[in-house]
Amino acid sequence: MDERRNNLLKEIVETYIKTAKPVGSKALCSKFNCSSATIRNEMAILEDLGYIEKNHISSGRVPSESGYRYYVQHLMEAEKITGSDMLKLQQIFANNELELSDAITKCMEIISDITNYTSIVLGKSSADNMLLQVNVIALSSNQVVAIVCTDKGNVENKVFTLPDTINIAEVIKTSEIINKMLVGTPINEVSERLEIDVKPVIKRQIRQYETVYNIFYDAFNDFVANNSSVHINGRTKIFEQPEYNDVAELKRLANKLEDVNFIESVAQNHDDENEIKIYIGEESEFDPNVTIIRKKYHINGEDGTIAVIGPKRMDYQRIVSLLEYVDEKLDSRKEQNGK
Amino acid sequence: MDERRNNLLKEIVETYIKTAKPVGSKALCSKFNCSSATIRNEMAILEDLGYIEKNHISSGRVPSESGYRYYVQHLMEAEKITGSDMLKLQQIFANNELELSDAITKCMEIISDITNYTSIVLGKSSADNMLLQVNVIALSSNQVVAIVCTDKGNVENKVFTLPDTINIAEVIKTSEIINKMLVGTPINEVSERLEIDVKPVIKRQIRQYETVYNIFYDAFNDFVANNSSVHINGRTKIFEQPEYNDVAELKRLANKLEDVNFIESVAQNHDDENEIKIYIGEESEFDPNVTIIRKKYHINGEDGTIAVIGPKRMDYQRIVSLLEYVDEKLDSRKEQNGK
DNA sequence: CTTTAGCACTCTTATTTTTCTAGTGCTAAA
DNA sequence: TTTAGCACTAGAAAAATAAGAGTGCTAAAG
Repeated sequence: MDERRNNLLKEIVETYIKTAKPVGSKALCSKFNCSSATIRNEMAILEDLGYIEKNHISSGRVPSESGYRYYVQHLMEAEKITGSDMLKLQQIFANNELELSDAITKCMEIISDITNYTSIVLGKSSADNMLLQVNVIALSSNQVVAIVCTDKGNVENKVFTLPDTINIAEVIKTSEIINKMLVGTPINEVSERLEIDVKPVIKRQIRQYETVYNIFYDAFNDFVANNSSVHINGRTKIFEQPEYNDVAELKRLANKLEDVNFIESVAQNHDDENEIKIYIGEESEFDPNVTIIRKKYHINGEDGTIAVIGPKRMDYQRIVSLLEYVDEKLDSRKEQNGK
Repeated sequence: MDERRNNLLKEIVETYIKTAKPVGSKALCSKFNCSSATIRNEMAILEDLGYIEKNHISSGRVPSESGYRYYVQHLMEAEKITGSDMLKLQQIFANNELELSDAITKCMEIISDITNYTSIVLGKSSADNMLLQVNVIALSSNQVVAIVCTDKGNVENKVFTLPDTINIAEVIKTSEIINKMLVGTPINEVSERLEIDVKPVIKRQIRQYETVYNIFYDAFNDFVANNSSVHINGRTKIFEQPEYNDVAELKRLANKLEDVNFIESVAQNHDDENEIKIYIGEESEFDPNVTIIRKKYHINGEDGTIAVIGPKRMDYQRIVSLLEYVDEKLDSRKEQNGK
């Protein structure tokens, strides 16, 4: 890959990103001061190398997945974000008034807004949280709300209707026992410990211990099941991209974007990498026709992920620099906050 | 409207609901034992009355909005739900193990599933809730989580990072003051009372009272802003309806279905009616091409709404009977629970 | 007065045909 | 190695054609 060939591929990718139309040889002559025939010769080579493809025998060229791959790894230039993009994000951090977690959410909303892609904030997963406190508050003679709080500040609550045979005082007493015995237990082991350690204890002290036990068992299970914060912004923004001008494609993607669990599992960081990662097409494991760009963030001792889902033909440079900017800002805020 | 004409309209509406294709005169001859010409004569009258319309001069007939209206008010027969639909819903109530609120959610998920419409559960709005308790739990030396709980069991929490100048003890003390002074205050008046009543008090007792005040002010504001439980099930189910075989239409609806606040405001019951209400097309105030059917429910002293969004050509009979069934089941469970 | 057979007419949809164009690959000369 | 030239291709858009479903109207029959 000599320099001209690199430049040619770069030009093809970037033109296609801008126009969404296959790129022909004539359009590139002027940029390279040569004839279309020369470009065609080079293109034929790029095609042999697998970096670009044709839709049909006489069409212009479109980057292939490995073309995009090569582009983001070797050709794309790092760039600071531009004026108007920066301005919008700056405002969020302007007077330090938002909690960091809120600032992140806001940033990703804006990124989705200005780019017409879908953005994701995968908040603090509670997987490695520990139980900090469980509170029971009486609402009425036969209703209580159980509130579970972990050491990282994840909170879930659940309302229970008590049968007549159960006394609220007994429920509260049980919560105190749990607080004494299980504080510091990893949250996903709590159910187990509840059964093994706590159940025998309350059996001796509480009349209808089975029912009371079930309340807390349910509350903790609900916690584990529900406590994941996924924010998906601009789910329909991505539909404005010209590749989705097709009913079947649209429905397919809409369905996938509805499945929060699927999105969560895909966007989740499974490795320890801290840089921005780009998953193109098949690599995304979400859908062969999208690219996912994501970055881990780290606040208040917990990991999270921010990510953008767009077409494979997405503006890689812009997204990368936007995510980098957000990350920088978070870092500088963390330092200000002392910690 | 003599009987035959009524029956004809009923037949047209129901056929169109089933097939999604304009209904022609020939198709109806056999049902009415007469010639297509006779049907055409009657159809012309129904069209004059505004109950059916043609897409173009030589097309079959399609019910108009007032046709559907007339159908649901005068022609639709009340019907119990059928075997397989019933079976699926019955399982939810089978062994009384779910809290009522969870049972409702589950029911609406299933209804969306079996009907291919979108369903909504508008949970307990906290509008008329009163403050029951605010808890502050320390997470670390400079982080707390504030948990707000109302008398109806609505709970929200927010994590705050404290500046070095603030002592957690002061935050907790403030929460105690708030609990003493504001318990029983309607939740949307709490911010105001906090400013007028509480601020002067903590001003005397807390050093950096402004910052501490802001924490609680934010927490309560967040509560009012975030605390509404809207469950939307099968957002993309409705896309399977043949009316959405069109990119523009699909995008339009997808966008509307993303706007949770809009859906909430539309589905909300603004009147005291307790029966099932049907809003056809324009009446829905959501989108001219959908029908919304909704029913108020009432558990644990709070109102909620369940609703189904489908095309105007939706299976009115089936949805009405499904919602009625859910309502019945809820009623019978409430009785069992004593209250 | 109501029903119906018959027929001309209308509009939609699908299919085929035609035309246009952007783009290619290849050859041969510069 | 580059380029001009040319034959060729696939698609997209426009135009033409054909088929079908359905209507309204008229006039006769019940």
